[in-house]
Amino acid sequence: MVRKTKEVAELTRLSIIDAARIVFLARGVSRTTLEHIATQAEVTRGAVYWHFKNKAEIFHALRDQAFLPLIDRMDDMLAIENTNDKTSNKQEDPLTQIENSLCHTIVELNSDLQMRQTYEIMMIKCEYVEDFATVLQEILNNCSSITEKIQLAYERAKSLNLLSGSHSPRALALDTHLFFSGLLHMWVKDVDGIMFRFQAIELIKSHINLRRK
Amino acid sequence: MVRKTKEVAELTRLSIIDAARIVFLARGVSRTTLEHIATQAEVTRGAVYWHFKNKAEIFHALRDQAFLPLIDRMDDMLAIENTNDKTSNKQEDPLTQIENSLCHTIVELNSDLQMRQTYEIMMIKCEYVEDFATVLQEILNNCSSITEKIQLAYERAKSLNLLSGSHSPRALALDTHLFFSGLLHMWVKDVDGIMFRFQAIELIKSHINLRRK
DNA sequence: TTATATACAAACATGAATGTATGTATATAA
DNA sequence: TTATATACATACATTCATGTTTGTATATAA
Repeated sequence: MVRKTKEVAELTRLSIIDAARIVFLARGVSRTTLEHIATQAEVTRGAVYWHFKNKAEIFHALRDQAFLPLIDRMDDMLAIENTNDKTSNKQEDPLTQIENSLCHTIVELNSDLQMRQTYEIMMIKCEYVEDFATVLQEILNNCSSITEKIQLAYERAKSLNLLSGSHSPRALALDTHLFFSGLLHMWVKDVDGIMFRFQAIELIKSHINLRRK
Repeated sequence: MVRKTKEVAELTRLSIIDAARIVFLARGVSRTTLEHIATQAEVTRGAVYWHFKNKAEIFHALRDQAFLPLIDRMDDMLAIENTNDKTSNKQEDPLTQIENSLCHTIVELNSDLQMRQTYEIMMIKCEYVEDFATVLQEILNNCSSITEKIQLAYERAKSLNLLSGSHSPRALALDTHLFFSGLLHMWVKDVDGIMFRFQAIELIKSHINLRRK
């Protein structure tokens, strides 16, 4: 056995996560064994156990890799665009800002196969029990954080008199959040792309247009 | 061993499904063994294998028991209320009809613990691979069927000049469907009920009110 | 230059889980 | 009344997944 240099070892670690994504997607998280992952990564279970304590740890690593960046960026996007920072180069109206942040996520998913696969795993190839249950709570926390950001944007829109009707920013934000949550789920489940994947952007614009004066 | 009469045998069959729901919910579908189910039902695996081919068959039975009636009733509700049948005792406006059919589902979920649990299993305690993958497609089919019914209602609303703005019934229906899909997911995941469960009805009304003239 | 920690592979031990085969008491049909 | 199918329980065989232990070659630090 050839001992690897640190950099090479890190590469095997990443390739194990990569392999996990592929097998999780094909077989579901519960049904994939560490042997499956090892084989896919072209190592032995020894390597897997060296880098990770167990399957749950690989799962969390996979999630952190693809899930968090997207949420963070969405979060940032809404946060930045809600400031009154005049140095920000794009000062679009708040409704367009919400629209862009949602569209941005869809575009990312469209362009990034791995992220798409990870989403699919998290949504329909994983059972949220025991070691995995905590992830759910984290997701919920992210959701309410994002909803609050959206609400702030709607409040700005309201004060700018951009909204049709007299709906509360809170209700609008919850509605948008639920819409987007549903969209992501359908986007993922609709693998053929027939029903939602190809018109997601349209749906977002139409959703926002409902609120415009 | 005492051989049971047909009626008693049917009761054990039902108690096995019941037991499956409880263990599926607690341990996730993949992690529950037929032994778990048998123990919970106070029978042996022999009884389980007598009534069901394998775990997937129990899963499907569970789904059929709680999932289909709800979808069917929702489907019926929208279908009936879209007819111009003057004998129908309640002839509310189409928007209220959509609202009611959504609210109805929520009310059902609130009052029926078992259905709620089954939904939770289907949404976050099950991996849609192999034997279970077909269920996803069925769900998608139901979804597009319901979306079409909603679209018909929106078309009626449009012709009755009840809609604010000039949005297409198709877009409105998709938006409503995604909203409701997201709501159901959040409703299930939000076990504490803090974020969504207690205000689901409000959210539905607010969603529909967005469309009213 | 040597000792040690690293990055694995390979072997081992254990515990499940599954499916099937067999046994059996009894409801039921003939 | 008897034969048979039913509704299970029990026992068995096999496969599989996990975690741990041991071995080992080598990067790296001292």
